Formats: sequence, C-alpha cells, structure tokens
Amino acid sequence: MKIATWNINGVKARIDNLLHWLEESSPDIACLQEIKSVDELFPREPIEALGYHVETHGQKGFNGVALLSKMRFDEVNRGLPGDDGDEQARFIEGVFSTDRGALRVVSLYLPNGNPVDSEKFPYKLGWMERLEKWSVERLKLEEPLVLAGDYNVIPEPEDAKNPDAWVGDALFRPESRQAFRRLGALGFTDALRAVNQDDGIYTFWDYQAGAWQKNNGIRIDHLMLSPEAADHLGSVTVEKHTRGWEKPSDHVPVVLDLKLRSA
DNA sequence: ATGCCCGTCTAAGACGGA
Repeated sequence: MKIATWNINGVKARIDNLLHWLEESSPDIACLQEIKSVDELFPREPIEALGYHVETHGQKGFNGVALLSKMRFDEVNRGLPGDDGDEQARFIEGVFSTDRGALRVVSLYLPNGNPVDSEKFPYKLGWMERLEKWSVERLKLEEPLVLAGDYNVIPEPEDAKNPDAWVGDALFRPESRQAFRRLGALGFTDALRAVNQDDGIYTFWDYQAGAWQKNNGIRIDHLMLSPEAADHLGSVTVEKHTRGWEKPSDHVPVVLDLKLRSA
C-alpha cells in the first residue's frame, strides 16, 4: 500500500500536475498540503474520476489540507485538538480498514514559524506541543498510524544543502528540532531515515535564486510512523523529478510503501 | 544586506510562503 505526502502549493494552480502525478505514481492514499482552497471549490471531480475518495479541510487563500484515498474512509477528523481558537486548516485524519485492522493516516501542514520574533514562532511550537499530546493518545491505540506532511522542520544539518544558511530560521531553530525529536522519543519512526541515511535528500527547493538549479534544497516533508506502522515499512521514495515539471510545486512528493493491504 | 519567485484574492498590490 502506497501512502504519499505532497505540499502542492495551490490545488487550482497545480491540478494538471496533480492529476498527472496521481496517474503516474498511483498512491493508495495521498496526503496533500497547502491546497489554498475552500472545501466547496476543491476540484474533486477529476480526482474522483481517477478512482479516489476525497476529503478536504480547507480555508480561503492559504493553508488547507486534503486526503485522497482509493479506499473508503471509515472516519474523518478535521483540525488538531487543543486550541479552540485556532482557525488555521492544517490537520486532517482519515481511518481506513486493512487486512491488519484499522489504519490511521494524517495529512498535516505544520506552521512555518517565521519570523521567530513574531507570534508565529510560539504558534509553531504550540502546534507541535498539541501534536505531541494528540499523538500520545493515538499511540495508546497501538494501531498503524502515519503522520504525513510538511513539518517545516529541518531535522539535522544533513537535511540541508547549506545548513549554515538556516541557523536562526524557524525551520532549523533548536526548539523546532527538539520538538521534532520528541516525536521520535514517543516512538515514531522517520520513514525516510529508517531506510536511507544518505546526505543530499531534499523535498523542497525555493522558487527563488535558482535554488533548484543549484540543488539548494532542504528535507522538511516527513512521514512519521507509529511502531505498528513501522513494523510494515517497505520502501520510501522521494519523487524529485516532479520539481522539474512545468509549473512545479516547490515541494516534491514523498512516497511510502507499507506492507499492508486494504480489507 | 535585501530580494530574488510564486499563488491567492481581487483587480495593482498586499500577504503568505520557506
């Protein structure tokens, strides 16, 4: 079973690329971020025509996440608990039936957090604390759980072409990296790092300053696996070639193969 | 040192992104 995460940076601008990628890569579940669309205007019809069920959690103009699945949704939950005043659409959870029981998959879009001297940085760190609290409860279920998305965290210097350039940035601040490591301490496995320890694996290249041409990238899109999901870990692939397409997203898909089957 | 580029909303430029 293939589970993919991709920050598409606007579903309206990216619909042709998205449809082409769905046909080419054919994930069973796709976790999308930055759909930048309200639910009513999400282009669900051409995606459904490819055999996907579509669940969105959008808002006007920016943010927004979605789950596309070839399997029927048993349950959908929108929004990260822990702050009733949080209006930003950054979290959606789907529950599916597999041959090994329930599978939970989250599409998350963690706040950027810049500039760090603004309210945006404490919002990011607070969001990560809420994610931890939510995860502690979910881990008690002892089910396969995949937290997939744009974490806006560079975990280690090896995850950036020029780590020195990111010192002080919210994506690389010690507090952000520590919060990411705490997910590991809770028992989550960074799927990509479990199968590949190479330097130079990136998932984002800025549109500016020829970052793509210079391979000046960072790895910030991650699939975090509960122990019960990690038990079924197969391959993990970064679909870098999509960054070279016409009208690309600045992020590329990361695809996980889990050795599970739909029920 | 700063901005570079891009998408959205909405009608020329602000805002958000990383």
